[in-house]
Amino acid sequence: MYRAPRGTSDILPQEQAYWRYVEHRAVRLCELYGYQRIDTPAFEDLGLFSRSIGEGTDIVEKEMYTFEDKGGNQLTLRAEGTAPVCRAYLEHGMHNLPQPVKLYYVAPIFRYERPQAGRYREHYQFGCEALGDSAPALDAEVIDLAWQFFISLGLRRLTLKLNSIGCRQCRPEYLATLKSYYSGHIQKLCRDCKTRLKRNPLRLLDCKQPQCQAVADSAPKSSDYLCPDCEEHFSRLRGYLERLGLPFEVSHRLVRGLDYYTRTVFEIQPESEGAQSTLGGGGRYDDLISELGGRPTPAIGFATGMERIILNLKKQGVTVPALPRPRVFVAYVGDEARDEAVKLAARLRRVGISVIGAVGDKSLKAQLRQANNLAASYAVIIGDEEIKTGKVVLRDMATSEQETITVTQLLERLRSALG
RNA sequence: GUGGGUGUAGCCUAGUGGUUAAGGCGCCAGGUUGUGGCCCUGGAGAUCGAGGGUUCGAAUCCCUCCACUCACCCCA
Repeated sequence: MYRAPRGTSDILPQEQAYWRYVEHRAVRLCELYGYQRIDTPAFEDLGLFSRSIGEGTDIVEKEMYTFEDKGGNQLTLRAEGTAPVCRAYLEHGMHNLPQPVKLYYVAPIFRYERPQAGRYREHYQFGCEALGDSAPALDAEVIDLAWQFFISLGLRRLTLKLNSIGCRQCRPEYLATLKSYYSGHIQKLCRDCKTRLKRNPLRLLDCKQPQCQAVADSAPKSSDYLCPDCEEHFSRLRGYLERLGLPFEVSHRLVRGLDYYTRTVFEIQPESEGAQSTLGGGGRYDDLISELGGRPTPAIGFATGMERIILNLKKQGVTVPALPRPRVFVAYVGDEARDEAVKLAARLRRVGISVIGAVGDKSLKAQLRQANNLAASYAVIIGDEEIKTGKVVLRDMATSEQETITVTQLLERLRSALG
């Protein structure tokens, strides 16, 4: 028997209400904030991801689904959402549009990782990107959108963490300071941190090992090393967020895993520990578009994992609206009546009444049992007698009351009953 | 990639060396030759994760593999 590949899963009908709920909120909110939807291909050139995410990162080193197609092209399944949007921005000359260009997406992301709660090899991310403006007000808008998104979904007890990790000008000095600080404490570090010191020093700061936390707590802070421009940007952003009433907390130990971030980074976290500790996050990437071959174009974005959101909705007991289902079941008795039932079901659908029609050869009893199991509110029954008189039976499944009426009357009844 | 836990019908569970692997939920059908839910009766559905080994005999013990799951790394 075939099974869904490791780390993938079927989104079954009973799960779809959550998905519809979350995606619908995302779409509504993006429209409210003036973001337009973009859908990019499921795969891109390998280089787009390896160059943007960073050659030294785990995603590029071991987590990408890369393959060669029959034309010899090195292609990679979408490993994250931002780079493809930037590629599309460049490819379609969006710098000629009024800036910033504001785009959003809901799309599957593919990473070859060991699956665990809230982490999958194929998962969906909702993300938005605002390209072409460096104003801190834009940062504030993106963060506000992200925060409102989670709040409007009904999630509670979230924290919004904020930091600035500087730019091309000021970061090198900070990194050097950080490295030399950590070099003095190297014997206290965990094994992972010893390699981080060489490969990705920023990540030293968010190690969860107790012995490393102590070192990280008194480590130099990136916000103390910002150049005047970054300092002003960060301070104005905090001002906006305060004015918007967003409950952010500056965390000097917040860094992000992808190389392209500059200045603003932020994360939204639920209470829970472990793999799903980040519900969503984002930041500025002012150098990414020029690195991809475009003119210098500042930008900021945000992304969140749909599965993690749904996990947290369930954990917090948020109820989501049920998806609409047919409330009318059309049953029949006899071959001739079956043909009439097929016609009647179609006729009801033509006027917008959602129905399930019995098919095959089942007893009326079985048909009604099915109607009951499908939670139909009404059953319409057609039999030989009804065909003779041109009428049908309308049965109210809740009260068991039924009446024999014409099809015209049936339409009226159902229309008023179903609203 | 590292470490732990778990694998018995669609789902939940019993069975820890001995006849045809048991029960519940769900599904199907009958009890009403045109009427659902409750009840009663019956039925279908399991190569006991896979392969190998020990044994007269394995769901049960041993080995290997696989899958699921949780955590780490990393990330949404």
